[in-house]
Amino acid sequence: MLDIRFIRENPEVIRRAIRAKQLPEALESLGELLLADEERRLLRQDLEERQAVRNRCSKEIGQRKRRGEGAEELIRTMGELSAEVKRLEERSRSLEDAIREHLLEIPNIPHESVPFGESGRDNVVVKEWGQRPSFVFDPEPHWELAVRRGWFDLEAGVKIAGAGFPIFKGDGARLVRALQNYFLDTVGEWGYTEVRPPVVVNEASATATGQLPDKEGQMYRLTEGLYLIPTSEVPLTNLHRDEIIDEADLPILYAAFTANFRREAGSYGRDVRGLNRVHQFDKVEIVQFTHPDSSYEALEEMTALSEDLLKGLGLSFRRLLMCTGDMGFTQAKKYDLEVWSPGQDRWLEVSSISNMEAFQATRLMTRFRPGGAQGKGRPELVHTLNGTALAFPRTLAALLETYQQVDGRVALPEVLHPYMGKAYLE
RNA sequence: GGAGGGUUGGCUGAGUGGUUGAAAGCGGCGGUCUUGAAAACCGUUAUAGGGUCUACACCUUAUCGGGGGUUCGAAUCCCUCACCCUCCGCCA
Repeated sequence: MLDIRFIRENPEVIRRAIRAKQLPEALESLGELLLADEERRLLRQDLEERQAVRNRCSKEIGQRKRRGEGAEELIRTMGELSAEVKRLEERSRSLEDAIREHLLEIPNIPHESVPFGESGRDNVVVKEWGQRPSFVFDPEPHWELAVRRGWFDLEAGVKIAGAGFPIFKGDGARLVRALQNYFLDTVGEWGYTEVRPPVVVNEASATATGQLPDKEGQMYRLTEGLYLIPTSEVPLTNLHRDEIIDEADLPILYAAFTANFRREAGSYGRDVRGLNRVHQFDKVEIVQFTHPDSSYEALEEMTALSEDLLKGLGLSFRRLLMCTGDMGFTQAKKYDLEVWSPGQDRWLEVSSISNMEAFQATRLMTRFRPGGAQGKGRPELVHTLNGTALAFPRTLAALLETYQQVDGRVALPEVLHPYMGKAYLE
């Protein structure tokens, strides 16, 4: 959500952002928003004048009564005024509802460094790291080599829950645990506080981070009105909802390992083969609350952290700068990291790191007080960022495919040896 | 799941339907005193919106868990939701 005052004063900036993000429906929302806002501002002035009169007269009535004087005729005129006040209040309330609703439909503004583009084809490859592995044999895709060895079982998952709920077993399950420890230990060294949040959230939390109303169809909804989290960004970012943070405590860094749930309705084909796209998956997520002046440095640092994890695993990857049309609704700037999958001969997205600037903080009401510990200044909104340290299933897929050997074994990168207690999966 | 009790400013905690945005204490800030500090004393100390003004500042509205209602007037009465506490039941 953007600040209504900014929108009011810069409607052209918003129109440009809406076009850049390929969201033409939002233009209509903007028009209605500006109309409702204007009407409300005029109405408030009228309303507040009447409220002032009412307050003054009510006090007068109180004083007269205390003196034992009558006030019948004043009470009678006040009845009419009060009815009018009530009518204006109702109108004001319905305008505020409309404003809030339309405000949620206005996307974030892309940062000036983001390239204009219509779709994923316009994303820019910023860097590529590592040698793609070469093989003396035909590398297998992960769903063949791992299923054969029982490291994961897709059919049992279908029986128990449905398609898209993979089951990891034996060394497959141990590998998940090893990755979890490797990721969490590493982000801990980078200064992130480890958090174990709930995997369900309420409507207010999902709205504050922008999952609602934009991505309602992506989430599983439980009875009781709770949602299964599509990412632990939601609970982590909501940790400081409705709070004023000491400036000295910024930046705040959180990391969490959780399961994540996505309905992924409408997906098909090679995208959903094996572990490529599933309904439940693990990942380690990192989140930062920063001072507005340093959020873009934080974006680079977070991206460097995710890349560091991939470098540690020795996987070939590339970094994409997402264009305006391929970015999400809430983001000002976003990088994706894609890892090379030799068994499928394609890139797989394993990480996505974004700066929301104040877009989430506006809904969250997460602010800091500038001017040091005693803090005299008015509270200002923080910037929020989040990123996938790494998503497990695709990382695992690329790992198995990259390190498969001619003898059928799978080598393990050195960083995992202490966690697995061995150098090869047999 | 059942019964009862709560939610007031940064914190603790008063509050009779009528100058209550809200007592008092603590804390914070400024000052007096002191070589300095403590203590004592004096003063000051919520947030958001709108308006006037070069500015200092002033005016005004809203806010006592959230929302709605009753009333000329609500922290106070009613309804509803959320959360917290106590007891009972159930439970890894």
